Amino acid sequence: MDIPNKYNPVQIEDKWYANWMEQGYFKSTPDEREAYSIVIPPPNVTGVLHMGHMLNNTLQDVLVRRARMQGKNALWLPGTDHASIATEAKVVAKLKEEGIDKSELTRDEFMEHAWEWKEKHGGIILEQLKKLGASCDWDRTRFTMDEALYESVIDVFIDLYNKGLIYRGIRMVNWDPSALTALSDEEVIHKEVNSKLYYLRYKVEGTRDDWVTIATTRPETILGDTAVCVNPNDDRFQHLPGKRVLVPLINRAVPVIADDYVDIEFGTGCLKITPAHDENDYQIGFKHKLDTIDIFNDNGTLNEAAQLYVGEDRFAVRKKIVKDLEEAGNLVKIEDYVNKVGFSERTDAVVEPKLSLQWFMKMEEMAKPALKVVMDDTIKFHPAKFKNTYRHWMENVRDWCISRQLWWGQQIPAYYLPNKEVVVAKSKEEALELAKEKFNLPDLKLEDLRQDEDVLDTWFSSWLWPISVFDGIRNPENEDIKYYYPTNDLVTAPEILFFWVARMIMAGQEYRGEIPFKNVYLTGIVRDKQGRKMSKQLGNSPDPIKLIKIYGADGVRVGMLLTSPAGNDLPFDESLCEQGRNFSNKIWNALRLVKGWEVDENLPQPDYAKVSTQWFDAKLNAILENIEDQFSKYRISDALMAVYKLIWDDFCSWYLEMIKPAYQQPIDKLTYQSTIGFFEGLMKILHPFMPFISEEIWHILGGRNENESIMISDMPKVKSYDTNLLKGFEMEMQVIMALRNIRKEKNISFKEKLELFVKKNNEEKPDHTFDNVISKLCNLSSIDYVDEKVEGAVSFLVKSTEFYVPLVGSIDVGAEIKKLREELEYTKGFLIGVTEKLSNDRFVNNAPEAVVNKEKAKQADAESKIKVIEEQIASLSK
RNA sequence: GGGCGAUUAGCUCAGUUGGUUCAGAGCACUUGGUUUACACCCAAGGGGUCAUAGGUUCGAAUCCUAUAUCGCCCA
Repeated sequence: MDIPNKYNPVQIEDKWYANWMEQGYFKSTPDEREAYSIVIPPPNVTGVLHMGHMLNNTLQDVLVRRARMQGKNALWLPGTDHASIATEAKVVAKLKEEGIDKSELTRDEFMEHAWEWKEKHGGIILEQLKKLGASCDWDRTRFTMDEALYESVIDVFIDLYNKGLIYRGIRMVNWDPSALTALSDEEVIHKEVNSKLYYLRYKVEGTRDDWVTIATTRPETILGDTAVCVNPNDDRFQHLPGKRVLVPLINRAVPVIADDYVDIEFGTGCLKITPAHDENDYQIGFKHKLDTIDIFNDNGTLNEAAQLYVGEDRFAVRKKIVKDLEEAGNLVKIEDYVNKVGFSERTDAVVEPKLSLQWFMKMEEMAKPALKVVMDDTIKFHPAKFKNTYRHWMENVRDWCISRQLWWGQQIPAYYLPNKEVVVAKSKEEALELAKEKFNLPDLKLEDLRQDEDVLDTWFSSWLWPISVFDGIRNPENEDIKYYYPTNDLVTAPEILFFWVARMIMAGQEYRGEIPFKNVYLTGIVRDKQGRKMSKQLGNSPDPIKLIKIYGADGVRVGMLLTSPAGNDLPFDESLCEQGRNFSNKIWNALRLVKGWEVDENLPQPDYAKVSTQWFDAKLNAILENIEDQFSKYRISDALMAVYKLIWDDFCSWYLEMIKPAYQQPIDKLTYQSTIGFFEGLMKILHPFMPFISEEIWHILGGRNENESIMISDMPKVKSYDTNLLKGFEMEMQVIMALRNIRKEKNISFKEKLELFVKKNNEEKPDHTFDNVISKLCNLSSIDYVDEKVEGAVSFLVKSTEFYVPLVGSIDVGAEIKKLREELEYTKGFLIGVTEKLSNDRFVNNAPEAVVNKEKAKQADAESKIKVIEEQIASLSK
């Protein structure tokens, strides 16, 4: 056989992926079989493959390939989302390079550029997934801005608005004064910075020299103050609430209010309240019905409402105002202070909390049924611990801000009328008709309507994903949605449990009256060795494509899966992929061995081979049963580990050694066929984890042609198996290992044959089942069952059976006795423990009978073993 | 500050309803090895007071209570 002794994955992987695509194995259309579907968590269209995707998508591929081999009609539907903020940022940056400013473009012109960018650069990630072996139905690739999905989003917005679930409201957003857009919380990076705490005093109105001192890190915002607040339990300030104080420099009188939000210990115990520029202040202002004065322009300069420093930048003003306050006698002191400040992820500008009019969606009513289906396990979370987090969030759910001040996305279908009223409709024409009717404005014209400039949050597309990819919003009765929905499994990260998973459940219940998936597998975060999250900024993420080149996709898949139980972070180390590659090579070499055998059709099957095949058949089924159990619990890495050990330890290290013919000797046909059968079965079991090498080997083993594929073959099912055979061999393994140890200790070459004598005790009968196997593996010349101890031999015990190996050289009687004494000591100690337990009445009376019986058996075993050891010592000491 | 979760071998993790498949796996480590499938390998071996302190129980890694440390979410 001309099989190289190192497995080389690159060519083989490309070959098979192309073949699978050509044969259309990934495709799925509804038929009479049971459906199994997964929708991909759509990666950001600007994204490139990182280790997190590798983990996530490997898991999905394992699940979908397994389902396919189980005879289900399996669909893994791929796609990307439009990622409005990230994509718009990329397009703006690209335009800037070309000397075009976004503000010079109309919306339509900008969108043209954006689409062009998307067609050219978007979705690289999907191509990369192919290298990983992802068995997605690429013909069904979806994008959240595709016509069908776009329209679904708009339809849903209109529907929810008409149901009264969408409204406009004021809310504090993270404003990026440099990019002139609101940011989501995820796009704000909080950093510790060295700043100053300014102590400022406000004069109490109507007094000559009564002052109230507050502490602030942002003195420029005093111009927007509308109150000062103290804690009602603060003895120092009992006289203040109800009075008014004067904001320095502008002398605006504002009330002093009391609220236990104020931390008595912090600063001076007096807090200035600036509702327009701080989230907490806004809450307090809302509660106490305070005025709201917004002093900033969108670009971070001060506006007329500030009265002073109008048109100047907020940071310039901070310097100036401190000086002016000092001159006016309002500055008490300045302290150094470290606090956390939010920065824009993209522009690094200091984020400004800003009140703005946004669109919101009511969450409370929708959250209730969505919580229920998770708590009662209609939807199962793996691991289940995330149910707690989920519940906490759903019970404290806040309304969802769905508008974004961007162009790339679905433009909100809301139209404003000259009378400041708003109508929501699918088109401007429909909006006009609606407005005419609703507000009795027969003369209203199209030009009078102005559509909302903003687009919808990308999550407002993603939450419909499991439905909209099948066009189930627009055509709720179509064949695809009826067949594939609800999907089976969702594989995603816990960070987006709320942003995405919870909302998909809500959407499913609202628009299908049904959950969107049955199981949610939550992966961990891939970290580097130092435990840091892998990120582009840190540059600590290896390039997955490079890894695939080095270790093979199969190797990387194994590396990703081996140490990543659900919900646990994965500290990634390249050595994990190396382990995966080594495993590939191990399997490859097993193939070389088996294919290297010459088969002699006339040779009868030797006894050792017969029992070996019986044993492995039992083992294979026992492990297969275990693997199915692991899968049923979504313990994918445990399932893989079981396969890994089945192949490496049981098949390669034990079975192949057991049946291997002597050097340059042929093998009998029966054993060969069984072995090929086992090997093929193993490749099928392995296939979901390592699709490429399993396909290649399966083809070589069976001499199959390119029109066949393991990926559409049947997954082996568990058959009944002989547990006694497995138990028996467990014992024999100990005998084999003991014999290997003797060779090692006594420096006896493997080529030298040994004799073995076995003395059964306690009237046990000899079991010859594995005699021939032991003889072969340990190179024994004979195995004899005897009734008497054997003189001049090394001995060992397995349970209470004695084994003797006569040696030509002299036996070190002293060392033998020492070894036996140690074992005797240990066994006696063990016996004492068991006996004490059994003489404790409370144990005997309270413990279940089975437990007591076990202890009794232990006692009997130990006693007989002690007897055997004592006899051996006695006979050696003669 | 509020909530949730964790802490088991050098590392990453299993350990179900408390009871010999209860202290386990893989990797790493140590020792030995050209046993012609594989050194990307083979064989053997060492290694843990189950975070700490109490408690419940005949019996605790497992249940309870504190403490410590870490992580995540929310403010």
